[in-house]
Amino acid sequence: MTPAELADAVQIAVYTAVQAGELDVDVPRDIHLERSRRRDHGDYASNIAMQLAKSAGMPPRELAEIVARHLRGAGGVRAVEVAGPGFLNISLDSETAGRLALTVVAAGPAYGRSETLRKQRINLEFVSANPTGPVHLGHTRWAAVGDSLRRVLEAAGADVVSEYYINDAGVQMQKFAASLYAAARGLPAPEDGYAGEYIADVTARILAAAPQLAEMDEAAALPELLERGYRMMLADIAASLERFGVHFDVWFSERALHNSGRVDEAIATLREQGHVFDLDGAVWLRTTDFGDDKDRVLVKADGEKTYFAADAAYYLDKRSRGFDTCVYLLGADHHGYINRLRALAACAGDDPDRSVQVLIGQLVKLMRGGQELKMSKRAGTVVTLDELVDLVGVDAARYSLARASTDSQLVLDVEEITRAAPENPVYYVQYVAARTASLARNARELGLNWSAPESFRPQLLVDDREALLLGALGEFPRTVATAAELREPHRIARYLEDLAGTYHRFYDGCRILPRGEEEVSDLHLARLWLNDATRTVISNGLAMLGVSAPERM
RNA sequence: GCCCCCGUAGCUCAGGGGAUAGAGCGCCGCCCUCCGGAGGCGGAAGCGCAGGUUCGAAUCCUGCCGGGGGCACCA
Repeated sequence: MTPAELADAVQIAVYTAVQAGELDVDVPRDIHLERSRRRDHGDYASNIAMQLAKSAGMPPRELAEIVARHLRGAGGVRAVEVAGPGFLNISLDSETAGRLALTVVAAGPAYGRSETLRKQRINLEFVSANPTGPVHLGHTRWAAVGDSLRRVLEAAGADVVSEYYINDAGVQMQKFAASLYAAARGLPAPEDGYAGEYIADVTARILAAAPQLAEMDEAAALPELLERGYRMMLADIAASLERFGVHFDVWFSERALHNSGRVDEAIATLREQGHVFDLDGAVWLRTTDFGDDKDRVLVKADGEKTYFAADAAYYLDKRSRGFDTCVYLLGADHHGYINRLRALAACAGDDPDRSVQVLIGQLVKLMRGGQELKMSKRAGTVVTLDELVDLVGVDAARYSLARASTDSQLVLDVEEITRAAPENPVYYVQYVAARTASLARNARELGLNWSAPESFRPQLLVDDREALLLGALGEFPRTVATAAELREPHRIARYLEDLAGTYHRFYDGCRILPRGEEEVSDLHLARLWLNDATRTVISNGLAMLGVSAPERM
């Protein structure tokens, strides 16, 4: 029995009580059930009586007793008790509870997936680092979180396109080219140019293919340096991200927006909507009409279009591709963008509450030996995505970045994550994957055959540790749905850690395989089903985080 | 000055108004005659401060204190 089915049963109990004239309340549409935190509070708890008490004009405990009476007859419910201020503590019978293992195994990779975001077309933009350098640790958090979010949204039934916006049109590209030229000439990096070690590297690679560039004068060399450097960086970025398990469906070029005239078109469109005005030789968007602090310039007095103008065109392009919602995952240093992006959508005639969702994540703070490590290309303290993966591997890197809420300003100690790999909670979770796989292997070697559903006797799973494990497995679908709805993939990781602990305690207290000369019993087989169900959930959950579920460790 | 995020155990972090606030790491003490000890059990240890809303607040509201980030005709 799933929590959702039990919630229906509670709802029916309220309904029948109302029909019988024992209660005078509107039957709530959604009944929220939570897992009881303590074993003596049953399997599930409902606070429905406390919530309805006021409108029913009845003390919560009295109301709870009425609902409990009607619920006791429901199929699968073993006991209902009224406790504390009016909680309904519900226990399932073991057969009904145990059947969940069958449900999970039968669903396989589909267990946890749902239709809660069905038909929602979501554009998910993240990372979007400038193509002037490698992906560094500052971007990596968004790579891990964004890609996991994409997987979680898809699991909830949404139609997601992940997208990387390439800022290949601004002055930073000129500075990048100038930095390459300086390196080619053996000169120090220009003021406010790029000075990281990778510049020398990229330059060397370019010169290997086109040595003549070192001999050309600056004006002639720059355009080609820019193009070659840009292509190289973009390829490096894509390769780093793919290696990290992060895939983008669309790589969207800002330059293409300008070249195709879509920026001009966007400005014209916004002008038609009546929110564009001219002042001091510049063209403005009156974003203050929609909650922005100040109006924004689209075209500067010198005729150059601003970055914001390209943003406007980009937004309109996304909307023309039919997305219901454009999600932007941005760092805290961009929080000022929220209002202008929303205002932009409003200026375009959209409802920003529906069409724009900006997720602001706090910046990762890097420590080394108790000292904060400022990310500075000049100081050579940049840690790249590739370096991080070299040090700890994809699984540990992704997991440690994805398990924290993006609201938290995560502190990572470079030496810590480098040195003490086994301390990462990812291994605690992965160990369950390996352990469950190992048990199934051993069972097969012993000649056990538990694959036929008829051989599964769920009513034998009566131990508390089995009940707790079944309960935890039952929470997975709504954990996924909640993570998708709130755009909080870290909930998956936390859930898995909890499940892992619950499984380890089951393993510790409940012998799964027959020992020695012991005969195979139905209980062994039932526990193997539970073992399989756990492996299914652990591996489905890890997949949503882009982390492997190893058969052996 | 204004705006956003945060303040929970020694550390890194969970905790969508619910009953006795959790995990990992670290520390102390236990558990290998049999499924993988990368595990389990026990212990010490915590919601920044002050008000408010509520039957009930770590959670919602206000103020204060502390930390981070942002307030361009830059990209």
